[in-house]
Amino acid sequence: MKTVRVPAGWPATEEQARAAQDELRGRVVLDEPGPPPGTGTVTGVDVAYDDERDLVVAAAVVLDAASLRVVAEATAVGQVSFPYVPGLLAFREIPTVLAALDTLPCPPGLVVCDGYGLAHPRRFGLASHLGVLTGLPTIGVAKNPFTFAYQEPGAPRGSASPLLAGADEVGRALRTRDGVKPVFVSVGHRVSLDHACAHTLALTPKYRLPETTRRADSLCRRALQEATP
DNA sequence: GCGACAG
DNA sequence: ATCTTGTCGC
Repeated sequence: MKTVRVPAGWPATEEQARAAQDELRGRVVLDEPGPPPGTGTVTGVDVAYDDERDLVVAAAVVLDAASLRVVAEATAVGQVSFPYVPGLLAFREIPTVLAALDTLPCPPGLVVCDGYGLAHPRRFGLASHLGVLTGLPTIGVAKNPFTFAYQEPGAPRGSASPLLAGADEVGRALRTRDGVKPVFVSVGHRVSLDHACAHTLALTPKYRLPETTRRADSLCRRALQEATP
């Protein structure tokens, strides 16, 4: 498994991290529809932590978008590069996630992140950040509404309601299973919100969470065990 | 000013 | 995120 160092000049304080967000935020592209759902390839990324050793393991799992079968996998280990601060999650995960993506033997296609994109206090969550750094189309699918407000969507799978920051729709609460708590979808880079939701539904034929994040989650946990004797 | 707060 | 058994249900 590839080992990663924290990049030189990586933000060390919250102030530096926010300044970096401000600098990168202007490069997000929001006016592209993105790849059509159900075609090409879709990649899930996720990380697991070892608080004892301050390690983080990232996994990237590439699926065929039509069959949802695994096409390729990669992992990477690194030193945790930032403390957990709500709103600054990307600075904790991104160096190792980038390394895992780099290790893939094929192009990732659309990248599905475990967290937010536009639905972020500063409108620049993990998915936005990863998209700008890689140029890849990205979306965020989170398990919790963070600080945002929403109306409960209808009970049937496919029902959705706006995720609101004041009057702005920053994402969508999307029901992926009948009568089960919704997931919270937001745009990252080069994908429309409608397409982001369509992709999320295409990735949830059986479970609440997308197959991409389920596969990436289990892979990074396994890899963490093998990396920590 | 104080809490809440993706993973 | 992570600490954690059994249990209910398809």
